[in-house]
Amino acid sequence: MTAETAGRCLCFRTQRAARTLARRFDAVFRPFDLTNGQFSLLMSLHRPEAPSMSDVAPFLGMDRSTLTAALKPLERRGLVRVAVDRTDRRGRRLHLTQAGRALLARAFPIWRAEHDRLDDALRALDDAVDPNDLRAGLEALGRS
Amino acid sequence: MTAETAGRCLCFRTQRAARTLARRFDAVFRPFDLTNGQFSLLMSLHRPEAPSMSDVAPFLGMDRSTLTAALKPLERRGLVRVAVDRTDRRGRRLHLTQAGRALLARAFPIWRAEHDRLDDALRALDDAVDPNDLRAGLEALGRS
DNA sequence: TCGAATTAATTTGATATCAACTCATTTCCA
DNA sequence: TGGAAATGAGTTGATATCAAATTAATTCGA
Repeated sequence: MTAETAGRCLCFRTQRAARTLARRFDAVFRPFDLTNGQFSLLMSLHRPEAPSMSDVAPFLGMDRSTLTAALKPLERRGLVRVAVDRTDRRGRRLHLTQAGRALLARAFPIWRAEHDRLDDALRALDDAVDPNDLRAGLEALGRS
Repeated sequence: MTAETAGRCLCFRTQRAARTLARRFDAVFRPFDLTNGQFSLLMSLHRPEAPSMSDVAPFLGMDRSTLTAALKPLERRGLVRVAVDRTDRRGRRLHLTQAGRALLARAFPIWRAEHDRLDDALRALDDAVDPNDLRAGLEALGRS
């Protein structure tokens, strides 16, 4: 029972990989006082049009209420501004501030360098993993 | 910048997949009042010898302090017993109780049925994903 | 054998996560 | 046009997660 579950469960393995990667990217973003999740969230707001909660939550694959909470520390730091949508006052527009954009621009090269290392490490394994295949698989899981 | 990050980042995609799968398995385990993570934790204690924190935390890819916290609700419910290790009183042995074993036995078939559905869905995609390849990729990420 | 270094786990404080419930606004239809 | 239904967010309470600091026990070296 245990052998089958631990050996087979994609959920278990995904949670474990998520924790491992989160720690790794949290560490590289620490000089900017950002977590991997905050970096991804800021990135997802970096669009021509300020998106709504309902745009961003599915994009990140998270519950709307999680997004509400995740925005709080970024708002406090002035990286994000949440504004009532003028055309539908139920909605909110999530604006990346200048400070947010600036921080993102500084963090981006760090992200890229670390990700290059990760890709290289996967390709260099005895059982080499193609990062593109893995991306496709994760995409499928994220949609499941 | 945003396109590259969202398109490429394995960390982002893994976190998203982890959230999606967590919701899915949390839902199927809800009748047992278990989360996906609690199921995995209980499973990881189901061994001939009661393991220590230091055995289990790396197996789950989590920090020891996370494990300490995660054990609390399971202890309260009498599914797990944490006992000082007699041979080294710094350490703890994590025992699955009879109640824990019984709950696990009831939840297991539900897990298997749901996972069969997940595997089938991945194989049935236009861009079919081989669950075994994906497992191997996740394993590599979990070790990275 | 005594004290320093190491090891195992816990505590603390912050963020992350979800479901269920609630509040406010808009839509839609009778 | 007035009220019910639907929609978009926020709140609450529980668990999950980590790093940093702390406590307790063991090991190891002089």
